[in-house]
Amino acid sequence: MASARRISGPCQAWPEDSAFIREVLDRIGDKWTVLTIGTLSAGAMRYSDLQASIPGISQRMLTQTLKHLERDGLITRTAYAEVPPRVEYALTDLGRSLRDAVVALAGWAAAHHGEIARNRAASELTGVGRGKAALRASAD
Amino acid sequence: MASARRISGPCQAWPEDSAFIREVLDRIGDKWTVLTIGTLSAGAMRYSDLQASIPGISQRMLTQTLKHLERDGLITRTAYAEVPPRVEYALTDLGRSLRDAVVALAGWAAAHHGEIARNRAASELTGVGRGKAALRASAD
DNA sequence: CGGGATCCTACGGGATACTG
DNA sequence: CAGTATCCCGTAGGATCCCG
Repeated sequence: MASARRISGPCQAWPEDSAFIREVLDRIGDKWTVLTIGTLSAGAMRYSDLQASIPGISQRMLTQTLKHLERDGLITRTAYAEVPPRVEYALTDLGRSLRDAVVALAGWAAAHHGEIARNRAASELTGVGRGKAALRASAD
Repeated sequence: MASARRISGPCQAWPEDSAFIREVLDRIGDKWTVLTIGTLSAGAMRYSDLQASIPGISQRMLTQTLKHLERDGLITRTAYAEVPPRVEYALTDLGRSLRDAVVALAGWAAAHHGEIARNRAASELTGVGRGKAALRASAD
């Protein structure tokens, strides 16, 4: 098992400038951005549909997330001058490319979350990665 | 440019169960985890070396990050019974696989951060994605 | 319907001091 | 050296009310 270190390529080099990583993580690391992109993945949707499709999101966060995504050119916002007003949001090509990247990351998560869960459960028994207070608590 | 929509595959389907995505984002979405993994990418290091190599991290956050990574089996912690004490941290195979996944994401960021920056700058002029207060402020 | 403005709270996370 | 414990503050983000 130790010989199967690398699947593709000799060694994935860590980028010298890790600023790019933080840039994308600052965007998708928050609680709602990824869910919003994923929901829009199905096609253009209006504000109220998004709020209904993303369980637990507040309009404050939905509005903010949509604005950030629009600013970065990941989604488009189209307002129709009707009554009642209608606003539709849709992924741009750039947004779709980010979605694809996130899907790839989700692939890693799906492949390894079982292993991670097992490791975490094992640590729970061993006491690894916990403070002494937690150890004392579990001893009570 | 609009014809180059998809690079590989017909359409990256969004995972039905997006729980995996949140799982990995909850891990790498914070401020320090990715930097820690990237630093350990060079090889095993001790606590003080990590603190020196990750500019701006506090021992509180370094300790916490290391504990979480150890719990999930992404890094190993080896304490040598010496004086002065020495503790070394190293990526596991699982940790390396996560690093590779993050490097892939960084690839996306590197490829598109220019476009994003341009979009954001354009929005700055247009007023897209900003509140009316911000528009008024820029008008002063 | 699609938000904007405001209030309030929980928590991430920095600074500092202490311990084995 | 390698942490732990405590204090403290800024901000993400939920709840609520209001407006075009």
